[in-house]
Amino acid sequence: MLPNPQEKLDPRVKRTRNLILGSFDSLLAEKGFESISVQDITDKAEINRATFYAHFPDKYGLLDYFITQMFMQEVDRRTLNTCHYTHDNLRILVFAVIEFLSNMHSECAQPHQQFESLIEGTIKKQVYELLTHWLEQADAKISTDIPATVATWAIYGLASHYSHLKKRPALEKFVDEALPLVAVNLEQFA
Amino acid sequence: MLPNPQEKLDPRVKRTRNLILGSFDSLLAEKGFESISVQDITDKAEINRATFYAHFPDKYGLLDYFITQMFMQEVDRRTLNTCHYTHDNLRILVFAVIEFLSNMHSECAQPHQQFESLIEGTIKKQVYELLTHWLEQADAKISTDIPATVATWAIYGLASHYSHLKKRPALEKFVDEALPLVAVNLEQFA
DNA sequence: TTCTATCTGTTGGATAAACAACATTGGAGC
DNA sequence: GCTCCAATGTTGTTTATCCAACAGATAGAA
Repeated sequence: MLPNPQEKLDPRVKRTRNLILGSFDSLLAEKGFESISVQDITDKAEINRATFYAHFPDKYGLLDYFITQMFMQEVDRRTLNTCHYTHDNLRILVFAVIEFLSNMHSECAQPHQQFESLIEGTIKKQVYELLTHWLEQADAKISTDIPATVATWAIYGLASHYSHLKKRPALEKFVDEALPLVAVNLEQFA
Repeated sequence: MLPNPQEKLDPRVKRTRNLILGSFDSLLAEKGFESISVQDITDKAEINRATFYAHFPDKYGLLDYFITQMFMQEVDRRTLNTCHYTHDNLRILVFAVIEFLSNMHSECAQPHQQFESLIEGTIKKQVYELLTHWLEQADAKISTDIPATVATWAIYGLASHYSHLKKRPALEKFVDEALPLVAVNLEQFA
């Protein structure tokens, strides 16, 4: 499924991307995404500004890549990328999304509305692809796109809701209560 | 005096050298210098082997550069590079050399005889140049090379002796006892 | 001995990154 | 309105690094 992140890639490219990602990561910890310039990123990364544009169209392209990498890392860590649909895996996925969003909120200096809607699309795309991948392994009769879409939006909605709560309940309890509402549409693939 | 280490240097060169130094440093912590190959260094640094040879003639050249950089860092940290000859500065210099050698012995996995004689030349060259720089500021009548040579060898000898002691006495005490023997030949420059 | 293995130091050609420009945009202050 | 300043994208050229290949050296096993 995953296109083997950076196996036989030119070491110069690996280096440059990692420098950009590291710089971007630490900048996000100190100020809001909107106030970060490409200059800031390349200065801190100690690379030439023109090199940045050889890798990303602009800082929004970088953000997309950054979120994708971070989330894929989470998914890998929980070995969700090489499995199929089960109730447990769905539960783990929900945990992953919630914790990912919560971490973003605690680690980023100024998570404004615009920033959040930018990462929303990126995360949902990843979740949708993962779910579709799972559901297609179980050869049910019906198509997978409708159930995957519903589940994706539901999961992201839960994660967004949870990460914005002033008084967050225990994560376990929250998931136990919410998970059945997500799972009900996917039972046929279990 | 110092040629401004890496100010307006091509960032690629800076990066590569730092990668090599870092790789070499961590390799020295796990095995002896003789058993470290250029392959090992470039593998861990994730650079091409040919690139290594664009920077250093061989691993001995790297060792020389490595020791020079480490020692210069020590000298800078104690701001010895921008001052002149005083009894106190001499004392600080002796401390620096002793601590540097002692650290090398504790951080390197297998500090064999051959390895030590390789770094000896490098360190002594640095000490000699620093002393000469100091002595030439005081315009004494006699030439500086003889006193500087004697002091250099004496200082290094003391450091080597101390770092090999099974039961090392307190550093302060050791220096207090030995320093006068070094300083006696330099009094005229104070 | 011969056959493999690995490391060395070097080369030529391909490619990524650096650099110094440039025109354009957009905001801040007057 | 205007000016100034800083950031954006882009381009052409130069330079550092990559990569695959090479011959020679060394060491160990068959």
